[in-house]
Amino acid sequence: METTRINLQSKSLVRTAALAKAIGHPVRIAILQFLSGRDVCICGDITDVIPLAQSTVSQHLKVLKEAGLIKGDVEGVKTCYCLNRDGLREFEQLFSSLFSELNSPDSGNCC
Amino acid sequence: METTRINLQSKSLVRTAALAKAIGHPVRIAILQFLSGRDVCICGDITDVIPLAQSTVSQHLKVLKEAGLIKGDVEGVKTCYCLNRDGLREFEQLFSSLFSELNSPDSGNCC
DNA sequence: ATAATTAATCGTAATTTTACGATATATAAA
DNA sequence: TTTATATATCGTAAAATTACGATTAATTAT
Repeated sequence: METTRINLQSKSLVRTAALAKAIGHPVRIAILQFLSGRDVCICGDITDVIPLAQSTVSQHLKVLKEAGLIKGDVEGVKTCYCLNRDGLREFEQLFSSLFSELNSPDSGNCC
Repeated sequence: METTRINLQSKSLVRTAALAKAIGHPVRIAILQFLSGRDVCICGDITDVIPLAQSTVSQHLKVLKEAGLIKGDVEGVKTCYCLNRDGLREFEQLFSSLFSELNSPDSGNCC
């Protein structure tokens, strides 16, 4: 048969999956959307609009930050969160290349 | 303050998150890529190229199928899996509108 | 100096995910 | 009919996720 095993450790594979996982929750997408709708860095207002405990929102923010999708700057007693443009760009690129791969003409359509 | 609570049950929000979650694992992305690289419907060859137990691969296939990203047709003793074009299109659309939302000009870039 | 405020972190419980081997089921081959 | 094959499902264990309230740490206000 001689089928080559797939390398599950491929950099872009792992990174794409991690980014997808990071936005794989309604609350986290909502946070990104909320941040995008502001031209000023908002901070803990996020907690006000998300109907969850402060600690839970903080956890979701951490996930987004660790995935590189948002940035957070401490400003006094508050923390200023905003979108991470670089992370979003990377995300968009990885996804568009994934989609173009999945849409390649040699992809069958038998079912 | 008068801040409007975010509706976390929004159809597209929930659906986008579910799709993202479905591809939020390297194995599942690898399966999609493998399926796209074939012009014939392959079946259990997936199990051969993924270095995981058959039952585990089957579970991942189920996740992808339930998310509407692949289709599976039983053909005799084998099962023929292939990409679900409609699901992928939907995915692409939801993601592109999410990205354009996140890239809107009024989105701040203060950090 | 003390009190109030913001937000992260801790501890915890409930649920979900991921992986495995074993088993069941259904078809095809002998 | 019996045997082999492919694949789904079951049972289970370990780990991760999600949510919460309580606490802590840091800063600002009194």
